Amino acid sequence: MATIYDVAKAAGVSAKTVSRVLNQDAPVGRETREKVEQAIHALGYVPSNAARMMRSNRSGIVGLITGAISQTSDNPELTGLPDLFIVQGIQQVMAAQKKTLMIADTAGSADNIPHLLETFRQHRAEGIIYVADYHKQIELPETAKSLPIVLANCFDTRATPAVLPDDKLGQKRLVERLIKAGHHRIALLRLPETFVASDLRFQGYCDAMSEASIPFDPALVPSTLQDDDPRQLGQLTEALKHLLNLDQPPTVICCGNDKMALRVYGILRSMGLNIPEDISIAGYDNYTLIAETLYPALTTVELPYRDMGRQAAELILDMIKQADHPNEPALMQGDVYWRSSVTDFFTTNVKMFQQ
Amino acid sequence: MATIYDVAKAAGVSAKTVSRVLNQDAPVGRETREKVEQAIHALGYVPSNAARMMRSNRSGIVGLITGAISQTSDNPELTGLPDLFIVQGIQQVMAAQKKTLMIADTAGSADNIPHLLETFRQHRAEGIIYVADYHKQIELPETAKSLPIVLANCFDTRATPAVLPDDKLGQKRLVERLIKAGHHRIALLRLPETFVASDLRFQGYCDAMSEASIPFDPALVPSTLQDDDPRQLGQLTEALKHLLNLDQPPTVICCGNDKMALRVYGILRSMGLNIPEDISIAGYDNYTLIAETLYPALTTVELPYRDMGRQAAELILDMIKQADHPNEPALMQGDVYWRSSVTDFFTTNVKMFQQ
DNA sequence: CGATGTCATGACACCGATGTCATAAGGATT
DNA sequence: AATCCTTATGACATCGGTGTCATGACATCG
Repeated sequence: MATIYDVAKAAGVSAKTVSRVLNQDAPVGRETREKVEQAIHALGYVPSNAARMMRSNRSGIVGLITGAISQTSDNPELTGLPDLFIVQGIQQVMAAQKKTLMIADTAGSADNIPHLLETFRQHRAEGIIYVADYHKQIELPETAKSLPIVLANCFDTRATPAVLPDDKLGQKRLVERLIKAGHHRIALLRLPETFVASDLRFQGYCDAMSEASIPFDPALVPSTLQDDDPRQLGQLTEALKHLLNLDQPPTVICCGNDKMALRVYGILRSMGLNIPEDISIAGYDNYTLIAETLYPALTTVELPYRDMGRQAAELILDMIKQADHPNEPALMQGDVYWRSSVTDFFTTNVKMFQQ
Repeated sequence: MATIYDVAKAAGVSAKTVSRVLNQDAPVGRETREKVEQAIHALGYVPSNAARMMRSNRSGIVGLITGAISQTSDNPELTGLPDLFIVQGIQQVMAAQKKTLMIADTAGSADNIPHLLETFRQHRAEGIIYVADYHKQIELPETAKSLPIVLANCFDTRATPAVLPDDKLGQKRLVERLIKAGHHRIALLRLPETFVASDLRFQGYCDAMSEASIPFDPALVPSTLQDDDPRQLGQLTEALKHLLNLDQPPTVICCGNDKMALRVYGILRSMGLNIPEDISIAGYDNYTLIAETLYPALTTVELPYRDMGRQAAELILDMIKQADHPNEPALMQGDVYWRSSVTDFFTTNVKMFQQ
């Protein structure tokens, strides 16, 4: 590979002049510049980042870690798809800032993390982002001290800067919207308690209900499911039967996430019920592959993954510039996506006239 | 950040000796080694990859490009999820080989590619892998000439080394398995023709049928769908009605992919049909979030994304070592996942006794 | 006992860029 | 005309490692 000296020789100038043409940090005579540019093109010269880095001591590299980070045995049911969206958001910001993203995966074992950090340090990464596959608490190893670090979709007990989805507000907005659509009997099928989102969303549900002065009815919120996947189907079926057999059954069921909603669709239909005529269904995540493909399409709340990624990227860049960092996690809001799986009692008639 | 000279000074030895301790490429006295190791630890020294790279001229970096690469307007319905699995497979191999993966995304525009390649060259990437979000043909820009390059999940007209899913064989195996389960009237709902997988899977279907001496019945393979998403639901409904109204309706319907199967579930149930009692359904992709969550769980064919990633990684590493490269694309096989959405006429009775 | 080999270590140059300083030419200012 | 500033360029040191070579202390061998 050609070096700056090859270019200098070819153009009949000094290496420093070539450097000036490359960086435009000092005036260069027009003729000279053209000669140099020709030589660069002819030789296919690309400056070596390594050599540059040695002088400037600025790598422009940000490290990104995905995968398992804590010992808590991760739920294998979640194959860690959504974090890709977060990574995309991060990438967007990094590309715009001409930073280079170096991605590493723990390959399922937190034991690999020290080695990954070592690699990042060798490359003189300026900061690190850790991305979790779902909203959870983690424990960073001691090693992750010296570098600026941002957590995306997770948090720890040491107030490391974090970017999180606002699960509480999201669920609250959804329930508010349901109430606005005329629903009062609103059921909530909670996620297993091992998910921090489970409790947050429950709080959001309660907030929305109490602000609308609808008394809380525990019968509408069956006990949380176990995260034992094979058994979930049976538990879900029981929970649904319980809800449907109530004196005042719910008019809408909020599912813990879109995947659960997908299951609920199947169970309800095998019971001969139609959605949304007999009962309305809402999800959470706006996992579009499910939410938009389901028939009827699923009303749900977005998990703002790309926004979270962008936010995390901007945060780490700030921290790299100034060692300043926020104490509170950034909560990102997700919109409610209103689709046909939920009856809107106030607009149904209008729609029927329109059609 | 501490340098090798700081360590040398602290340990009272020369820099070269520290280097020897680090690389174990020459004998070092035991006492000396221990002193050096202590100093390294005390100073938190991590060798600079940049400086190393300058001498060795080997970066250990492999570049990875995802996102749009050709001008052909990409189908926005596919939000590019599955390629993450390919990336994971690549990552696994790279980590095992102590290579570093540098990931860049075209952010939806092929125009960014020259810039990405430039960045990779600056970092002296030793090779490049391009990952597509679904099996397709692409056109690489001229710029991608000088570096070893491997295509994953896509191919071009210039015989660039590629790793592809064996769609033909996968569909063939699925149909063979269906036949083995007693099905003869096997319908195929093809993907839009814009997907190369559409035709390959159709060929696989035909091969399996003809090898089983079942004459091809065009009525069982309705014309392919348009990739116009909003209209797909209507087209699907029509196609299903057509199939169900045949004199000899199919006993099983193979859907173009799991997503289509998800739609078909919804439509069939709104028609009052049960799966698999009234009709069996099979998919393609083994998109587990759908296939395992659907009720009943979906029989489908795996798209071996992780294997493809691993294969692509090994291929590029080979090409980096020796400029040797294969002419034929590597076709990766995916297994048939047999689940309860398909009736097996030969084992149903047995199962009923068992239960 | 001298020749040879191995171990342990250091001095020094070099990889490819860029920062610092020096230099020279030409134009503007006093 | 002498001074000063700007433009345009080059020489050289430097960043942090590693390859090459040299050196001294022992051990081994014929």
